[in-house]
Amino acid sequence: MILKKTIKNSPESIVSLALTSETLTGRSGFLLAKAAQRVRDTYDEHLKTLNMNARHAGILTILEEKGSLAQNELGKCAYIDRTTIVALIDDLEKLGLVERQEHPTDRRSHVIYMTAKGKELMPQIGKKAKEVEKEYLGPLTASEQKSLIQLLRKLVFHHYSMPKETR
Amino acid sequence: MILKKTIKNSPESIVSLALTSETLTGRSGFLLAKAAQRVRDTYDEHLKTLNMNARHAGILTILEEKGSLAQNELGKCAYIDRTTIVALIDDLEKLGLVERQEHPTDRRSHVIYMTAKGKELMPQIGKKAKEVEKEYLGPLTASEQKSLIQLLRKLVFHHYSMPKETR
DNA sequence: TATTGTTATACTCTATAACTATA
DNA sequence: TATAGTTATAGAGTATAACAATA
Repeated sequence: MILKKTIKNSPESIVSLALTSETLTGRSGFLLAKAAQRVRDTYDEHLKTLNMNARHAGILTILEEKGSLAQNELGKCAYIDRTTIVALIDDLEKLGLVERQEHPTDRRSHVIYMTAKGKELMPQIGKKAKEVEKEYLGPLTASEQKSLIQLLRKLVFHHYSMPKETR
Repeated sequence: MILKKTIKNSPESIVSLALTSETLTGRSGFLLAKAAQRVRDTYDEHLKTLNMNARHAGILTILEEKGSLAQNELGKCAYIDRTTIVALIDDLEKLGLVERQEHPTDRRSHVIYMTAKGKELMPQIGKKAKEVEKEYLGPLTASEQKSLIQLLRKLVFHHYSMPKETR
């Protein structure tokens, strides 16, 4: 990536450059923050018509894949804190897409299961996710897309596999 | 990546699986969100001793690379909204690392320049950034790290090169 | 003692609306 | 009319502390 630089010689040392920092755009911290922000926007935009956001869709996707799960297991699957997931399940319950059930053996725990309405909606959610992925990853070739996913998976699995204290 | 699945046959259809969703971890939306969250935590942790966070360090890095910039140019460089960057510059000014100056030709504009104290601090910030990048990208080989950065750059450049309306 | 779900609370990051002063 | 900086404000996402119920 070659960036055009037009340096104006100014006594005030104000220079006019391409509005991009080579250093910053070489750091994963900056790139991941900006990439995540934009892909989330895209997800939210596409899911707005279903009255949900990317995290709601993610929870439903886990339930579809794994079947009913305890609320804490669902949180671990989504890498979402137990205090954070409460409101998300609340939202999905209000939409009539999931319901909390008593856990058969642990009375502290809630089992989250998908309602018929939720199951009916899954094809639409899957379709939206596919659209977003296609749109967002569009600038990359198919092979590059695959590479990116694999590299990110490797990173995420590694950093979420250890307890917070030893990170 | 092969995940071990231990499916318990339970009449309540509660299954015990590896707490990872194949579907979700195949989507850039999920992976980028989680990767960004963790790398930001790592940056913040390392920069805490300098009383700043990842975004402050990013702004200083841009100033070091490009010299003094108008506040709006700085925001564009960092992909940060003009209403958001105000407080960040305030913070850096309070730390005595940058100062707002009058723009020589446009009286609406502020030029942000680094103070001597700020310039002195840059080696430390650069060192911290290198440490974080090394630590965070550690699970990847050198070649993989390079690939990831290149792929993310391509994505970010593409998605931030067009105006918001046509995204 | 530890864990599950919950609430209250707070902090970070972001952006819209509206204002002022300029251009 | 448009732009630069600013403030007020609000929203999304996250997590800590503390509690009740239960293991």
